[in-house]
Amino acid sequence: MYIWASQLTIMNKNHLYKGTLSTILLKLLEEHGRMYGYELSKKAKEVTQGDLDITEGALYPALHKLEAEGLLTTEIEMAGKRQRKYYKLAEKGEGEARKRIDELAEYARNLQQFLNPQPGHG
Amino acid sequence: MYIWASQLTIMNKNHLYKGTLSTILLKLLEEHGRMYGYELSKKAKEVTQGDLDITEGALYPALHKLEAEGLLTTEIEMAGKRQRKYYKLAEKGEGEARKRIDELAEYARNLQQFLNPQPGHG
DNA sequence: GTAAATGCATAAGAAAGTAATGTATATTTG
DNA sequence: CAAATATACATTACTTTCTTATGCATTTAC
Repeated sequence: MYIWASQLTIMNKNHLYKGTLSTILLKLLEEHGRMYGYELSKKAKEVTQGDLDITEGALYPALHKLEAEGLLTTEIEMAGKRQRKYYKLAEKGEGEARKRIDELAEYARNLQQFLNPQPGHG
Repeated sequence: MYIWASQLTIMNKNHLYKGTLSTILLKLLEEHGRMYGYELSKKAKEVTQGDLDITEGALYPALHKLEAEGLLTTEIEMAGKRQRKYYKLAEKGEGEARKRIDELAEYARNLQQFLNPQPGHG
């Protein structure tokens, strides 16, 4: 028995991104430079056409961990009375960040090849 | 501080496949028909060039869950004195299986596009 | 003025992995 | 032929990483 109707409006495909979330954040920061948490979650949703709706309980711990690992640095700024915590790639962690992004990119290629074989080349 | 040397021979990229494992099993069964657990793990390793090394603690619970969900049916056969538990896609679950595979395929395409933008089209 | 959006964060619990252990048969290798 | 490795199933304790819920505060839209 399935209960779908009440959830239709908030369906996403978060379960597919398990394990790849922090690397997606690294890629977004590499592309856009300096970004704050809320901005990252909105951008992630935008570039995945709504498929990836990062919850706060996933977003902030992931960012904190990347910072603790030395891959990100932070600066807090005030927008009016509201604080924003900006993240950017740490210079000392750029090698590791690039490595993780490359690894995920290769994974994406392999997975696509496995699941979407090109007609006439199989 | 990193400890890599002693682990080099067994490195894999399992962490990337989190959340996609059971759908990869469905795709393998769709492609190859009837397979048993151990065979599935070897085939998965083969098609991913060693990147995906499914542990038994992941493999068997995943298969049991797919069976409980009605997506797979099983038949036990003896190979000599050793038993093999063969899995195949259940007829009643083919729609759901196809849906999950399609969803993962779309995810793979999106992720690849995000991470590997084509030069001259960005 | 009230709801929704913006902005940070943490805590309890669930899901899905890893590593280790257990049991047994078959094959390869020195 | 003895021992190591491979085949074949499974479970358990633990870890990581997510979801859901909660909390606090400011700003914008209706």
